[in-house]
Amino acid sequence: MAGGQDLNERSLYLLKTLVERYIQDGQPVGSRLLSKDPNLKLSPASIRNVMADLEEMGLIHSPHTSAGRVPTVSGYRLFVDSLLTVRPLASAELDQLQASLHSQTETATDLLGKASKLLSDVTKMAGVVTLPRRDSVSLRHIEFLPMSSTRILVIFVTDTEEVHNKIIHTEKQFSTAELQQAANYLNSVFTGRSLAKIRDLVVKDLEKDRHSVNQGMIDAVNMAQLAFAQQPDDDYVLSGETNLMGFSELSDMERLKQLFDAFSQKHGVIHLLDQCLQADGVQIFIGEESGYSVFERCSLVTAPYSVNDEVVGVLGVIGPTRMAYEKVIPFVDVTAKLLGAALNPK
Amino acid sequence: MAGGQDLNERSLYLLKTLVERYIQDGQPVGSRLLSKDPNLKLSPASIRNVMADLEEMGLIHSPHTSAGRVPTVSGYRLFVDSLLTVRPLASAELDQLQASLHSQTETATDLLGKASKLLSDVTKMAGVVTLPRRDSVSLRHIEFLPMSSTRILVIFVTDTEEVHNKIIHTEKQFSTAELQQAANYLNSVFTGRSLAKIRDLVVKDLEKDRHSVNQGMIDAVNMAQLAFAQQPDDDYVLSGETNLMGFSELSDMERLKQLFDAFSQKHGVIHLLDQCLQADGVQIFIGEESGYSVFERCSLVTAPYSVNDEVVGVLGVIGPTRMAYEKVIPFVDVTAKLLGAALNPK
DNA sequence: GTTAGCACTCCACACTGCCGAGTGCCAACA
DNA sequence: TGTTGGCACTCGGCAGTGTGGAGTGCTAAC
Repeated sequence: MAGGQDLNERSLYLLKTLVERYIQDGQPVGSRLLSKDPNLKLSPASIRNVMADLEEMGLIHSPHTSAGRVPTVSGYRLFVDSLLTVRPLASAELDQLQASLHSQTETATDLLGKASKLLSDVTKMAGVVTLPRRDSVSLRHIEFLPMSSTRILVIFVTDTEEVHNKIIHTEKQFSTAELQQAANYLNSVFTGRSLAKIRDLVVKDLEKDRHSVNQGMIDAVNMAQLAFAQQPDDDYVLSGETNLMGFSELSDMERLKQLFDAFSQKHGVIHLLDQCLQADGVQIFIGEESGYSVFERCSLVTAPYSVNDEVVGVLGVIGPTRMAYEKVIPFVDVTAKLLGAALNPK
Repeated sequence: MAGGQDLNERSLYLLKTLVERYIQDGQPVGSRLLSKDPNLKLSPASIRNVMADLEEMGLIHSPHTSAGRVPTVSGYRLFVDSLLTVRPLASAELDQLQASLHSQTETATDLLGKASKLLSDVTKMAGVVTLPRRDSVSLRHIEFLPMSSTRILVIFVTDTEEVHNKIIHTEKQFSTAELQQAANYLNSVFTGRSLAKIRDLVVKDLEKDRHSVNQGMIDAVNMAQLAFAQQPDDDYVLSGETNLMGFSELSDMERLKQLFDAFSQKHGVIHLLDQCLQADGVQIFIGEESGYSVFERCSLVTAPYSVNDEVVGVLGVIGPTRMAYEKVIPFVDVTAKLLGAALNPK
């Protein structure tokens, strides 16, 4: 985006301190206050002139005549993109994070929960972690258990150590031994392959095996098809939503309800987070940029996380637009890396 | 509790209509309004006399001098215990409920979620369902999968068709075959027994087997001990929390935050719900009766649900004290029965 | 025991005046 | 030409005020 170009150093510095100041106290900041900045040796009047320019460019705006100025979304954007001085984590903090995310005792699912909680605890905002994309993870083990005559419980484990289960229905009634055989077959053929790949193979196998002599294999592949049927990735772990209730900018009950509703509906949020899968680092949505009206007064700072060098999910922090980006950004970045590391197969 | 005794029919009827009225409009109800009740042929002045009595007994109370009266907790309690005319569900409604809870395609976990959602959707309040108590359910199948050298993923399925998994650590390193054998042994010995029973047996077996020749069995039992180690039942499925944000009596943000915090902490709520396990039908906590200050302005209507004639969990509805008890009570009752039925092994 | 009447209390709401903060504009200055 | 002080102006927030309505408690009469 242009915008930055037309501005001289001074205006930019002014914008920067204005935004920082506003993030700090949450009050519209006026010319008098800014004139006290030691690096900005200007009278309030001059500052007002600069501010008028900034306002004309849509970077800041006055809630009403006699209030100070507040950054607009574009203002925040410019700030975040070019003005921000991120402060990397102290190594002590980093060690602490690493310690809390690197535990041998836990399943992947627990780990995701922990990461989410960590995000919210540290930032005092809401933390979110999407479950690893099912397509990218690979199969480690599959198992069939008969429940009732034609209902079969499928349990499968991925290389991220997540355990999935679902009930499938079959026309034919299978014995425990037959199911065992089917599982053995699938385990021998598909272990280590990604679920997406398996779906491909299954379709091909069905073509090929149609006239095969081995009915057991056909059955097995049929069951695999049911088990791995495409399912939208529509889940995430959210923590610390309640932290959001403390922010005055979100204190409108109607709005807040809509936001929390969006959290429990999930699909909107997931859609938003999916957009961050491609980004190769921290990605930020400020206010209405997200395109979802419920996030109008929120910002979302995300980073993708990877297992085996492949991006499988996204984590992030949701909070009011007025948040301490300079701390949140490096923190989200690091957390994503640590989570990825913790999830890597040992 | 006494209280009802000292009151004549008329006062009770007056209390009843007052509570009904208040539940309906949420406004303090005054003598004028009550005098219009066709069954209560009294002038406002007389009604005021009766109300003064009721107030003296702590059943109703005036928010301020010139407002009408509002039921107190004791007032609600008397109303719910002796005055309420519950309205049983229409059979059409019942069929509909049955339909939504009786599905073959789902795992138990999905079913609990569905029940919770049902509770919240129908009542427009929050629905909660505790997971079946692990102790009472019995084992259907257990399985060990090696993850890394000494980390083993244990997967076990209960007769409620719930799939549990956890990571255990062992000193010794086991081969896949050894793990398979251990699982086979445990499955043959323990299938169909309750987890509590299994824990008992495991301890005894360890005593007995200490000098056994068969190391494999010892290992198996050891692993079983790790897998079934006592864990507090501390989980439930909550739905429709956001519905609570619409109620004016809960619209204080500070309070609401505390309530939602309690929901995510879980243990307080679980403790409360556990108290309802013994009750042999619908149990109600009104306002501060629960003993938890976060529920000061809430009521909780619960009913235990059973599998195989044994109570394994509790479900209920959380809403403002001012709720339509006459509808909620039978609905919660029926839902508990339907959920129990749906969970019964087929 | 029931009722009408009456004085009283209190909330809700609208209106007022006032203060402080911050602005935009202009004229003077370097 | 850019910077500055001065000044009139605007607006939100707050405290104080007055009014109307709702509902009460009390008392005296039925």
